[in-house]
Amino acid sequence: MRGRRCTRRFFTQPPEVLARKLLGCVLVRRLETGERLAGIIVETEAYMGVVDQASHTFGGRRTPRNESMWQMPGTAYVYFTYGMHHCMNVSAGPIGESNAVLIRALEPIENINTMTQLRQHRRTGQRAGRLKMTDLCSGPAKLCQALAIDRTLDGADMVSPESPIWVEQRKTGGLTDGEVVIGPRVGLRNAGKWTDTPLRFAMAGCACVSRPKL
DNA sequence: CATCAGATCTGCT
DNA sequence: GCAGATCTGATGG
Repeated sequence: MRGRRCTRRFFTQPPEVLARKLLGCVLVRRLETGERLAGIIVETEAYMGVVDQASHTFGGRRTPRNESMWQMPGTAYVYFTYGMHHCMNVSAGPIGESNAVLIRALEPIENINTMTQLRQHRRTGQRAGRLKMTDLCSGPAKLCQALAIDRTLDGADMVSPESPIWVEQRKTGGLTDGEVVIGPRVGLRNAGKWTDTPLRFAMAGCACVSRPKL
């Protein structure tokens, strides 16, 4: 069942609202072969722009890397980190601010075999053949491997029909409050009061959520 | 299961 | 130089 592509209006919401509403939506990636890769968004984090010490744009920093965060809501912000990994965000509202939502985990639903291959070809050793479904997209860099997301997708306008990556809303609607768990964001240090501010959102009880589990 | 080193890019000091 | 929105395989309990 195919959903409806999320609109500019949808993305033009404050990051903590968008992060919550993205849970249950589907991230879709169209490869050049035409193949669709997709997963249900089960974990997100909100980044609150220039005032947020954990944001790449804290204090108004504007660099070639983080330029996409300043663009229209719905713009993909893909950055490279730790010398190895890509992470994917969506620019959030309001227009003109550098707010964003980090996609942290997916539950794979389409063409899982291809996603497994994309993950495996970077792995070595005995565990390479034992990639479980719950390990495919259970982290921001993992899902970028599985969906072949890299800096070439940075700046993509996900509202555009031309975009090779986008988000769909399912007809079944969003999650109820009881299905959502909230906690502090992952991997932050020295971010002052923002270190513990609860801006991480996840689908309760979902095995595909990254560590530490909420 | 918990902890840790290593991978080695980007932006700031 | 160094820390960082991370992941992996190895090691020890």
